[in-house]
Amino acid sequence: MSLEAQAQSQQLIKHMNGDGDTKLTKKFRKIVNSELEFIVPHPPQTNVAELLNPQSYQLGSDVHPNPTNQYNSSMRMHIMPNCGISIEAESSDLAESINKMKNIPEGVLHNDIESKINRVYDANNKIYTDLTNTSIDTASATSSVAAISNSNTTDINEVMKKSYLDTFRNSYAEYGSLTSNTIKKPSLNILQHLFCIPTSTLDSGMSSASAVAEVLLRQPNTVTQNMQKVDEIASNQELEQELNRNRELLSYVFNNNMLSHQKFSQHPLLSRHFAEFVQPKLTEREPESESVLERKTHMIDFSGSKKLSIRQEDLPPTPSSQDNNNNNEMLNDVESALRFGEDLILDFPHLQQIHSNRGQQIGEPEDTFKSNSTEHSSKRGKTPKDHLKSTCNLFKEHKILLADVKRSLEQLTLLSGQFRDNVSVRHRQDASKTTNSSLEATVRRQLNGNCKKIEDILDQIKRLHHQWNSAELYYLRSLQRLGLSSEDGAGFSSTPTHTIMALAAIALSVECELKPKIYDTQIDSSDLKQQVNTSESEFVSTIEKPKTLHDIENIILQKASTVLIHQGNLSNNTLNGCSDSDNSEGEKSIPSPTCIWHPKNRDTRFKEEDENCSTAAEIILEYASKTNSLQIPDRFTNTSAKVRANISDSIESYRALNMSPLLSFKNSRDSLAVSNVNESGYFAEIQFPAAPSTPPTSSNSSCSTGTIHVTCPLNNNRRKSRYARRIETPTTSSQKTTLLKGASIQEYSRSHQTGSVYNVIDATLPIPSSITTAITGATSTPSPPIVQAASSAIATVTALQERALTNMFKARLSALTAAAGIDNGGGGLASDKCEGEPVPDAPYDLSIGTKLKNINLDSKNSSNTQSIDCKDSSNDKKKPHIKKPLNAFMLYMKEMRAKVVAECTLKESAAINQILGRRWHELSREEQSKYYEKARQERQLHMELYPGWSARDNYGYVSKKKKRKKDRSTTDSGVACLGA
DNA sequence: CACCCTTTGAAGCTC
DNA sequence: GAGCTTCAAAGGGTG
Repeated sequence: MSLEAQAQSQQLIKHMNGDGDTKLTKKFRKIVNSELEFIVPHPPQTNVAELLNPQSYQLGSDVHPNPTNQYNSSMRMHIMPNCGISIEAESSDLAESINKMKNIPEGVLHNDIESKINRVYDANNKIYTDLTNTSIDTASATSSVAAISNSNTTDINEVMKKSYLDTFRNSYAEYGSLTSNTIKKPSLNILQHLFCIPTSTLDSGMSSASAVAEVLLRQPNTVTQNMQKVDEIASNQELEQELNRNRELLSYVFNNNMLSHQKFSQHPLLSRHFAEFVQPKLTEREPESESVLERKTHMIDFSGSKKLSIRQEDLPPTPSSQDNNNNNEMLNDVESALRFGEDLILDFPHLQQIHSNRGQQIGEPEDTFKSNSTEHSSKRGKTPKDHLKSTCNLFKEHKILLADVKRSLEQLTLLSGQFRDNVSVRHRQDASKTTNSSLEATVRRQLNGNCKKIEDILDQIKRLHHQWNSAELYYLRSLQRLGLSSEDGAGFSSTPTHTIMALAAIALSVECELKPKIYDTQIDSSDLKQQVNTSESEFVSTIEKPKTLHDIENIILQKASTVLIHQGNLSNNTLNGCSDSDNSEGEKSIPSPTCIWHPKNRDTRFKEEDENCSTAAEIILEYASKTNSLQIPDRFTNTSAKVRANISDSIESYRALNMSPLLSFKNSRDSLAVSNVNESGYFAEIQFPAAPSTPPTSSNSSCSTGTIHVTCPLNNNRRKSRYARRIETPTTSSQKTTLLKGASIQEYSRSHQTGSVYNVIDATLPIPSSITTAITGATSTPSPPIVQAASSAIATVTALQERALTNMFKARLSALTAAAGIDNGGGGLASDKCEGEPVPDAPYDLSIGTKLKNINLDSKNSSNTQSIDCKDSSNDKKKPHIKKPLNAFMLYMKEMRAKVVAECTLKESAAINQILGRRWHELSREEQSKYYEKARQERQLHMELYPGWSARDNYGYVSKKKKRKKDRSTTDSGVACLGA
């Protein structure tokens, strides 16, 4: 880069920085600030009230306002093994200080922090419990999601409870009980006997040293003697129990707890939050006291009375918009999957209660994470009764909770450091005394260990916070992609879709935090868990350290496939009325089928992209909703008699569909609905009528055949995927794809050569005659062995998996189209819609070919699609024309052309394009970036849809005349470029 | 009927 | 890596 260019670039950067201090910049700065705020510890505070009352955290003063007076600090610190640190106000009177000690742990600190943790913990548990208890549908949905993520042994609660509550309970709380119990007996001050804290010490300059510190620095034999004294004094059983506790405590104090430290530090850092979130029974839960449970039950109050805000009938009727229909259909799928009666499965009023309580309790503690919770706080501040009704608020609540815990831990760190300083000073003061040196070394070691542990916990909390941030991001992105209502709106009301999206987001965020870990081999009694564990172990052996999001996707897919086998069996058991088949084959343990999403099967260029997190989330969503489609009987009851009548006629078709994984890829969404109907037999054995010779409907808005009535009820308004039709790629391109991709693509490509597959499709799906004609041309081709040998289990799993992929594509495409605001009118072709009747089974629109032209079938040549078919059949090796994805400007033109035409009354495209080109340059960077982002998504989607496609494939497609033109205007092109 | 025109951007190709 | 070429959408115009 030349100096001039550098100067220009610097100027540009400066310019960008100058006028670009817009929302984005501010947002970025906000994020940075929040991150800094998180990292940078809070200023030390010494006031007990400040420490114990988060409300006064920000009022904290310096620990050592007067360096020379640090021993006159107004607090006491008790550091116990395993991070147990208690604080009490300084007093010359021991009893008073003990009273304070008694109050501190039980009254404030412990309850405050533990209740916060338990709050979230129980809220999650409650959510899952409700989900599982409400209905089979929801249970299957959630268990699906749960099982997917169950095997990842990350657990926020695990971390919190083990790392935080354990320490406080085992050491600090134990110590608190000791002191409290002691104080209950005025005639006997066990503490005094045990610790023999000289009041003179308190009166003298050693005011900052705590009672425990005194004990720690005392000779063990002294304490033992005191213990014996206490034993002698103890006369009743109650006291005996206390003394036993005391002994334990003392042994706790004096034993070298490095071992426990080690164990603690090796405690799995990764949270298993989501697993416990949805399946608490499968994870360990600490025995909790009745008081705690009672508190939880009071805190958690699921009313479950919230009505669905988005209902089928409430969905905006958009008959002209295929994309919207697609969105709605998918939305309906997810929603219906979670629909239980008229109640929402997940409700947040309990959180609201918690929220308001907490707000009253601690006021405005969100001094940290301000950027994350500013909105939240302001909302709360404005309307104290504002309900915590959105998932985003749940995320924020978690983050705020983590912030609080973090703050407390930072306090402990500071206090620990302060105590260490005190110990050091005391050590110097008592240098002449040699008796305490070893003990002090032990104490210092423990303190260091405590500090390390606190740091570990802080690190965990940071990561957890990051996880929740990620979850929130994924959640919002998923909402956006599915076109769901944002939670920002005033009229927002949570829906089951939001719930499952939140689950998926959390799962994904946890997945993203996966780290290599030694998985314990303990196997739960639950079969599901067992299965998951086995699959997990297998997985771990292959992939040790999933890093990329592609790996995460792979993980999810693998787990999901394994889980779905199991769940398919379960579903068969529960749906005996519907399924008359044996699932012997389905129970076979099979390797998870290859998938084009597998990193190994993907083009190398994909590996550089980290933007696929949403796809993983969508996979989870799909699998979650998938399992719900198994409840066919319920669906039947809701369908019309006509529909029911058609079901029996088409059940064979569905069985056939279910048999072939390759077919299921095309129609996976539907085959899933009958995935539990595992019939032995191959689709090849089923003869279906030839494709109906319906007139070509030219594209996405083509009419549905009569079978649509069958497909619709079975899937509860789910549509047939026309993705199959679009993806129809001939052998030539498949060869290239095979080379590039892998086994999955090979299978996929082979499927396109299998005529029988298309036969099945013809029987069940409305397929344009253009395609079906081409398909029938290959009908005589024998089915590949892989298809015939495919077991029903493989078919099921593959169908499920690929169905998820298909739906994922659809969702993304729909979201893209919706986001791009692409007019879907597509001329008068929308009128081709089925006979005025809304077509629930209408094909899914792909944004890249949404309009009038199919991606694979150029409309320019398709005035009569039969001609295309003839062409295709005549020239088997001719590739279908897969068009290039639109770039940003093309997207802009597409969107703005009509407007310009209306304004200028011009019709000449060249002139319109000139105007659009000028306007494009007049756009701000933000506006342009919007289109760039859309274009990027288009390209990404295009790559996913056509992995082997290259722009080079289209070279020369337009015409050979282009070459002539090129020869003619080799010089002109340069001029044109310059002109541009 | 096939191509041109006209725009910008992405990707591929050539050197 | 720079420069060039092709193609993506659009629809009236042109030969």
